[in-house]
Formats: sequence, C-alpha cells, structure tokens
Amino acid sequence: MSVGPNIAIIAGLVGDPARAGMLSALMAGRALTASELAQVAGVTVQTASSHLSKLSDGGLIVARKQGRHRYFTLSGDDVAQVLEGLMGLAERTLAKPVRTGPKDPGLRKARICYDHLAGEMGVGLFSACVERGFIKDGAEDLELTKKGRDFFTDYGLDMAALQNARRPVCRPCLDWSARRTHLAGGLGAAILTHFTDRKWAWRVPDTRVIEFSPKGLKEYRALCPA
Amino acid sequence: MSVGPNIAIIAGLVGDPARAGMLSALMAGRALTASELAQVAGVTVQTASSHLSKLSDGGLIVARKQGRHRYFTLSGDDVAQVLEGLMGLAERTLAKPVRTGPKDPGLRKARICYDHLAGEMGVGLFSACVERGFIKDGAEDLELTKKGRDFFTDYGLDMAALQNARRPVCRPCLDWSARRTHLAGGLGAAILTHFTDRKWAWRVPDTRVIEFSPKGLKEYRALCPA
DNA sequence: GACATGCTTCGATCGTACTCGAACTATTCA
DNA sequence: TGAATAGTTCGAGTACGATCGAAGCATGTC
Repeated sequence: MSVGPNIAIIAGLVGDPARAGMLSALMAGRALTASELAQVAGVTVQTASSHLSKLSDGGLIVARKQGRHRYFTLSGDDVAQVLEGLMGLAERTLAKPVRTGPKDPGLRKARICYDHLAGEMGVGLFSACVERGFIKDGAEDLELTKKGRDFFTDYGLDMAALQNARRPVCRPCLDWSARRTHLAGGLGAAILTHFTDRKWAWRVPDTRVIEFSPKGLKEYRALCPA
Repeated sequence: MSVGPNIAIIAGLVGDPARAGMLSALMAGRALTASELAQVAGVTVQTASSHLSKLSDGGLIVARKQGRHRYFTLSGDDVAQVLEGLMGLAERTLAKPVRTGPKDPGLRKARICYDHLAGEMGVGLFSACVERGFIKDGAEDLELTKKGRDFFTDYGLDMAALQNARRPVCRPCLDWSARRTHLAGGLGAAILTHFTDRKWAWRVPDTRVIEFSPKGLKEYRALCPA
C-alpha cells in the first residue's frame, strides 16, 4: 500500500494553522501576494515566505511573479475541492466550536468557492442547470448538452473559449454547507463572472461571502426558477 | 472567516504518517482492531492507542467495543471521500515518488473504497448505471430511477432496506486514479457485497485490490456492457 | 483464583518544524 | 544614484508532539 505517507505529506501541508489560513484565503479564487497572505495567516512575512515555499513545493499553490510582487493561487480546483471536503468534515466532526459569527448565514447562502458560486445559491444553480436540461450526468462526470451550449451562448458567455480551454467546462463540487453538489469548472466560473462583471453581485471584502443586488437576485431567479 | 484553524485540525490529524497509514487501511472498509492498526502503521500499540484517541476525538473514526477488542472504522463515507481526494492530490502533485510497485495496476483497475468498488471498474459501473437509466443526476445529487429500482430488485438486492436506511442510496465519489466519478452510497456497497457474497470477487489480503473470478468478470460485463 | 491478552495511561526522551530578528537580493520610484 | 518596498535566506530559540518503556485496567481463558 504505502499510499499513507503520500497523503500525510499533503495533509501535513494543510495541517498547519498558518498554511490552512492561507489556503482558505486562496479559496476565494483571487490571486494574493505573499504579504497579503502573511497578514491573513497572522504571521510575519519571513514565516509566510517559508510556508509559501512549502505549499508551492507540495504543488498545492502556484506562484506568478509580477514586478516586485509574487501572486499566489491554488494550483487547481481539485485542491479547492479537497479543502471544501475538509471544511465539511470540520463542520460535522468538530460541531460545536464553529457555529460562529453573523457572517455564517451569509456564507451558507452564497459564497465564492475558488472561482465559482457555492452555498445554497450555488447548489440551486446546479439543480436548475440539470432540470432545465443544460447539463447532463453522462459517463464523463458532467456533460454540457447542446441545449445548454445554445442557452449560455445566447446568455452572453463565450462558450467556444470555454470548450477550447484545458479546464473541464462542467465539474461537480461538493458543497460543505449544503452537502450537495454545486457547479464548478469553466462554466461555473463564467457564470459568476457574468454576474460580478455586471455588478449584479460582489464579494464582501475580506470574506468569501457573495452579495446580490436586487437586480442580481432577479437575474438569478430568472436563471434558477426553482 | 477563521475557518482556517478548523480545517487545520482535521488536516493535522491526517498529516501524521502513522495516522495516515491507519486511515488508509480503514479505507478498505473493514473494521480493524487497535493492534492491527498499530501494525499497519508500524508503531507500538501504546503509540497507536494515542493516535486512535486523537482520530476518535476528531471524529474521523469511531470505535466499537467487542469483548476485549476495540474495532475501529471510518466515521462515514465523507471521510473516505476526503481521503480519496488527498490521494488524488498526492498523485498529481508529488508525481514521481509514487508510480510504484506491481500492485499499482491492480489498484487502478479495481479496488475497494470504504465499502464500494472503485478504480476503472468502479467508474465503469457508474457509467453503466447512468447509461442504462438506473441512476439520474437530479437536483439532489444522484437519484435512483424507478427503472433502476426495479432492475436491482430483480437483481436480488434488498432495495427497500436500502431506501429505508439513513444513508443515501446513491452518492458520487471522485476516483483518485481515474479522476472520474464512481458509485458510492448504499447501492454501491450493496452491489459489491452482492459480488463478494457469491465469490465472484474478493479482496487480495492486506491490500485494497479487488480480484474477480472469470464468472465474476462475466457478471460484471453483463452489468456494464460498455 | 491465576495467567494471558488487548488496550490505555503515565513519564521521559528526542526531533522536528514553526517562529521571528537580522541581514541580504530584487524591483520600483524619485 | 539613492531610498523605499517586496520578498527570501539564515540562524537561534522554542514548543509541541511523536515515540516507547513501564505500569495499570479490563476482559477472557484455564
């Protein structure tokens, strides 16, 4: 077997509070600089630098250099997915100590998960896409139907670009708060971008919470009649 | 936010090689005693005892006392799912160091994941169920169709019991080797049990590999014509 | 009752790695 | 060129936890 040690290495990387904080912050999908990450983790930049090297060596994050800044992001949505899973376990098993703050309900309702919508509204979006026949669970995980492609093209998304990208267009992501699937992948990201570009929705600063304008809510309901 | 510390606690539990080994062993779904787990982890029973307390306190495993033995199992398939996810990351990010041993191909082909079939054959089973219309991706994750219920009742499974159980009948589980979904949940477990009860398939001792008899292979093909 | 087995608790040892201050490199701006 | 900002490297201090020997409880067996 000996698969144990390998997962221990990865889990160990996530197992430090400072690094876990950084990864959580990166779940928001935005690229962050080393100093920003140091701040969210509550450590000095020297310490952060060391952690970031480790995360990078471990392949969980990737760095992009831009001028005198280094921007970090998660290395993929598979990382985000595991982090969501860990949050789900923490929620279930640690039970009591969580259950905090006023921000929690907002998080459950709508939040960003790497680069797509999660929480109740994310789950609702996924359900709607399936019910309206835009997405179908084929052999290969999720499949975009012709109907779905046509609909989202009309909707204003650049579907050709999505389908040419290396990233899967549709991908399921298990929601830690709702315990159900929400829509990840290129399409999930594109839909959220569509909303934020039009100021129908935005991120509450320093949180993963997503807020919708009245117009945005209406647009969401048009998309997800359920 | 402060969700960071919580996931760090859980990840930290998995982040120790001895504990990771124990959890991996428990992925096989069988209940194991404290001494057995000590052996697979390569530590003394005292050390193992300490680790098992921590895992238990953290809610990742549950203990059942039976005579002078204590049997441990994972506390649920959500734990198994996160472990699979971590294996996937280890596979992708650590790349080189893995890729070992002769057992690996067997593992990729067919292995047990907690209590259901995983690997290529597990993914194949899931595809077949979807293609044959037994399972449908409804709003609530996966849904057993009437057709599926009828089919598996004829097949000899106690579907009423499955549907009365608290555990979801169908549940997707992301496969670390095939990177696609395989079938978990009560139905996934029941199908595997159906095979092992009839000696159509069995576990290779001390591994997670599942081997099929010629008869078992034939039965599998009948179920998954693809 | 005496003994063996399975497991836990206690205590001491030992490493590992998290941490930060200080010094160093690289980029930008004036 | 010099000053400011972003980030890394180095070294030392520290603490936490993994480990095992020894002793202590249970449970089962003779």
